[in-house]
Amino acid sequence: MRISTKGRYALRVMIDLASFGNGNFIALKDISQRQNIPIKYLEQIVSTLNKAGYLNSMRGSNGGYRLAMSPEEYNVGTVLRTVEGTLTPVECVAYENGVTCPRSDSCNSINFWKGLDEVVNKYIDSYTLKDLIQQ
Amino acid sequence: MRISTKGRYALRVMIDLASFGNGNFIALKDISQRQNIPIKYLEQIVSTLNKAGYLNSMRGSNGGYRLAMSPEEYNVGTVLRTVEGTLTPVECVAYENGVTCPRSDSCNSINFWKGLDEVVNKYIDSYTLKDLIQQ
DNA sequence: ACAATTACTACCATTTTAGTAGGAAATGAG
DNA sequence: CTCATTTCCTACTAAAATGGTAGTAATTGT
Repeated sequence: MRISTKGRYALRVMIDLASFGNGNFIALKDISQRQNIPIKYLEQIVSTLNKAGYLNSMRGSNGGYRLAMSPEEYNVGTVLRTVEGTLTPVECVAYENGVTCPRSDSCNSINFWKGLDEVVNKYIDSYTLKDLIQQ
Repeated sequence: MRISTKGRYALRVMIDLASFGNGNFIALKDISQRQNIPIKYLEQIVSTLNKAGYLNSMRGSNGGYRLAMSPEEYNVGTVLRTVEGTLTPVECVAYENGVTCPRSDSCNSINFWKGLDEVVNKYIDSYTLKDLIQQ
C-alpha cells in the first residue's frame, strides 16, 4: 500500500518548479541538487510528466522545465496516477470493458475494494499543487 | 498502492471460515481447495492470524481453524494491517515517538500523506467481516 | 501405531523498485 | 561555427519485495 519514490519525487519536482520557477525554465541539475534526487532518475520521472503535458521543456543551455499551467490547475491525483501507473488496491478493480476476474462470481470483496479505490482517488483528487505549496 | 496476496488471501480465509465454519474446525486443506490457494502459503498467512488471536486452532486429525469471534466483531482494517504489516502510503507517516524524516523541515507533503493514510484506514475500518459475507 | 493436521523455519524464483550509464539531439553563447 | 549545456531516449543492473516451495517436528483422534 506504498506510494513509490516515483510518485513522491514527482510531487517534489512539481512543488520545486512551482516554488522556484516563476515562469522560467529550471534545469534538472538545480532541482536535483535542491531536492537531493539523482538527476538521471529525475530525467525519467520528468519525462513522464512532460509527455503527459504537465510541463514545458527547452533543450540547450539555459534550458530546463517549467510548469505548463498554474499550480491550482494541477490535480495531485492526476500527477500521482500518471507516474505510478495505477493506484488500484487490487488488480480486478482496474479491469475494463467486460474483462472479469475468474473468481468474480464467488467474490465477496469486489465492492469493498472498489470502495477503497474510490476513497483513495477522491482524496488525492481533492488536492491541487497549490494546496501543497501552501502547507 | 497495491494490497498484496497476503491481504487478499487473509480476507478470503476469514470469509471462508465464516461461511463454512459454523463453529467447527476447518482444515486448511479444505480452505486451500475451495479458495484455490497453495496450502503451504496459506499456513503462513493463517499462522499470522492465529498468533494475532483472531483464530482458534486444533492439531491432529479433525483439527483445523475456526473464528475466535463472530463475524461482526472482526474489523477488516485490523485483519489487513495484521498481515500486510503496515498500510501507510509513505514511510514517514509511520514514524513514531519523535523520529522524524531528515527532510521534515522542508516537506510540504506530510499532511497530505497523513490525510491519505487516514482516509484509507478509516474506510477499511468501517467494514466488518460480516459486511463482506453479506455482499 | 498411524494418519492427519497444525507449527516452525529455511529456502528460492520472479517481479518490482530504485536507480546507473551512455550517447544522441537541440540550443544559446562566444 | 564550435562548444558547453541541457533535454531526450534506451538499455542495463543491484537490491528488495513478493509469492510462493519444501522439509520436518509436534500434536491429536482413531
